[in-house]
Amino acid sequence: MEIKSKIGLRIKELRKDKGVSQEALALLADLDRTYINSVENGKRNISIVNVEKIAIALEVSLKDFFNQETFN
Amino acid sequence: MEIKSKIGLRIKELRKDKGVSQEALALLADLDRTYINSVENGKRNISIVNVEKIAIALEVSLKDFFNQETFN
DNA sequence: CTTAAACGTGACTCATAATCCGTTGTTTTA
DNA sequence: TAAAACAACGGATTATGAGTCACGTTTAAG
Repeated sequence: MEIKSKIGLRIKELRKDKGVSQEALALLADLDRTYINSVENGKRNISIVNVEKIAIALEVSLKDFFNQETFN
Repeated sequence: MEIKSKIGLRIKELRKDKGVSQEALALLADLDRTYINSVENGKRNISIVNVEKIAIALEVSLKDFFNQETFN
């Protein structure tokens, strides 16, 4: 699977854990609603600054964000 | 420190460990030498696809790449 | 000092990341 | 079954990352 999809699935997973909608996450991360959706669906080559913004919004460190078998 | 600099320092660290020049890394990752340089110096908001390309060239997983105190 | 390899930088074009508007589709729940 | 709420999709526009170049600086070796 390509990295864009892996990132998307990871975000969706952490977002569900936190129990928030895409729109709520977008607000927390100060990003666009439709952008979060397309990232989750593996359609975007997200930059590291936005990965960090989303991780902060999801209350996980980048270390924890990537600490998953998928990223091995 | 901002994430762009953290990424840059991490790449430089791993590159030194591997004992290769910026140019050699650029060839391995199929990227431009000056691009690698500007990433290492924290001047670029690199995308996840290029982080992965560089990690592969450095022979580390993304999990290992981010498995450092800096990213906590 | 001279040479060569490696590193650093500013400026530029082009592709695409990201936003903003709305619409459609799919769950969820009253 | 209707109506909220959420998720997916599309087109148009703006912002910015990718990629490259010419040139300058540093470093190490002879």
